[in-house]
Amino acid sequence: MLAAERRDHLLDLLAREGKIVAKDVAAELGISEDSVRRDLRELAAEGRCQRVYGGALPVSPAVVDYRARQTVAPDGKRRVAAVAAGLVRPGGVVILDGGTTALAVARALPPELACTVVTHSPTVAAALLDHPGAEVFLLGGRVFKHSAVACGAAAVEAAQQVSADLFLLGVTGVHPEAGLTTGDAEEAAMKRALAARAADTYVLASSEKIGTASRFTVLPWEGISGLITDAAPHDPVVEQLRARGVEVLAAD
Amino acid sequence: MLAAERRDHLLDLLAREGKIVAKDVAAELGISEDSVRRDLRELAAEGRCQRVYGGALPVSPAVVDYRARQTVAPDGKRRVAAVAAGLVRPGGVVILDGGTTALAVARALPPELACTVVTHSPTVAAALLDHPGAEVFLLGGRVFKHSAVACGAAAVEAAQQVSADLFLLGVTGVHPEAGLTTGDAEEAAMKRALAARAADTYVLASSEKIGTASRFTVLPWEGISGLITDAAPHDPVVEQLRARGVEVLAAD
DNA sequence: CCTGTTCTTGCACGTTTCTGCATGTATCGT
DNA sequence: ACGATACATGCAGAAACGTGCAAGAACAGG
Repeated sequence: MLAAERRDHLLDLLAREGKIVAKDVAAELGISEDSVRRDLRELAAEGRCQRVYGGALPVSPAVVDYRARQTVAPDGKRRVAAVAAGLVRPGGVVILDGGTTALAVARALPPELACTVVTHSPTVAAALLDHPGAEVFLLGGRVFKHSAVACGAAAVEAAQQVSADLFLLGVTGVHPEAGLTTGDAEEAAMKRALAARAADTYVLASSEKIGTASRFTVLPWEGISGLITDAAPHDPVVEQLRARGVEVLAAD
Repeated sequence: MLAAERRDHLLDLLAREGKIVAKDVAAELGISEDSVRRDLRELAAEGRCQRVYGGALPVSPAVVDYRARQTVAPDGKRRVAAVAAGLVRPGGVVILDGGTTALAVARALPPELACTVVTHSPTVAAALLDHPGAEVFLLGGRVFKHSAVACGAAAVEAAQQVSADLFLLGVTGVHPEAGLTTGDAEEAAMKRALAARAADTYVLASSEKIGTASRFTVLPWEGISGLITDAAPHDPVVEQLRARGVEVLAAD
């Protein structure tokens, strides 16, 4: 990870969570606390954050922008996205889920790759507009705002009309017992419908999803072909998944 | 590999992965790090990337935001959009076409207005994601990139399933004899299908469209309820339209 | 075809920057 | 007040950087 990139990451973190704990960030990024402190010191000198004991706070106290516009996805998601994009064969048909990781996949698709992308996410579709090679097929339906995808009966029905080689599935939780989960029932149903239309389903599981679970189950482990993650290869949760017969593709 | 080709590759990499690590690229392309650094230095000098220790990052978010602000519609379109947004009644159902003017309408909708927006444009749908009141229904289908809307048989079929109070139609040409025209046959057909599903159809006709014509006719004058334009009220073309019985809503 | 010029590329060298560790100091919670 | 934690500073090794230089390719003109 580049030093300047790390600095951006810190600011982003500050905007999204309203605070930075030096120790936590150091552990998360796998660097020494000294480096984090040095970065924070610099940012504070530039007036971009307020240095406090143990970490840093935003310079303007109350303003926490939860919907901080992440123009570029964090490093882990990008690595997962790059591996996922590599699964798309020239001339192939891929169903792309919604969510930030799926958006990163759309951006990671090589520009010259000629393929068909089916998606129920207007955001993903919009991101692919300037992709010269990709043919985009949009699945319509009622748009659920919190996840920015088309769901509901109409969307499921539209999904029945397509067949694909590959489905790149985004979830909010990946847990050995709870399985693949997401926060909305309609969304889960939509994901199931999409998985049923693809020969292979791979899960986009950036490390922050690993070991967590949400309210609604999407698919059982048998329903997927594999999982792409940037978590450590010998992460206990990942080991458990592998023991359950899940093919794990490492993204590093 | 040609030098210019390499430069493109770097920009492409930057767009896809959000960062460039000089060392990695040098290894990947089988050239020295010096050459990569030289390229990056040039690109940075042209303002196409931001040079940092170890590689490069995309131009700073501030610049990106600036560009986004530049994409804000010109004044004329905004005035047309404001009038169009005023036609949407609380609780009403409006079909929003694609294109920049329609996008301006989406942005001009009062945040608290509760209404249903039906659209075949992923861009418009994405713009409405942070609109608290609007219920968004997306029409799916093959996405035509040059106009960024879903078209084709599937989209027309999806359109048959909805009914609306109002259709805000975007066109590329408004001409007394040629009528309402656009540059693509599929697109024209889609617009006709949408018009057939709405009680009223109003044309978004910012002044630069007035008096011009494109290849394919969308609708005859009898097919629309009115036209919204920021052109001078006594513009000869506007007068001609009024003489043909078209209701003209002035935007100023 | 030959020659001089220009551009590109890789290498060598000295310089700058980054990073982690060690040391001593400051701050916090109890 | 005391232990624990966080901090600043200095230092050293590693990595990245810029510059100058020379070899080679591409090119234009004779």
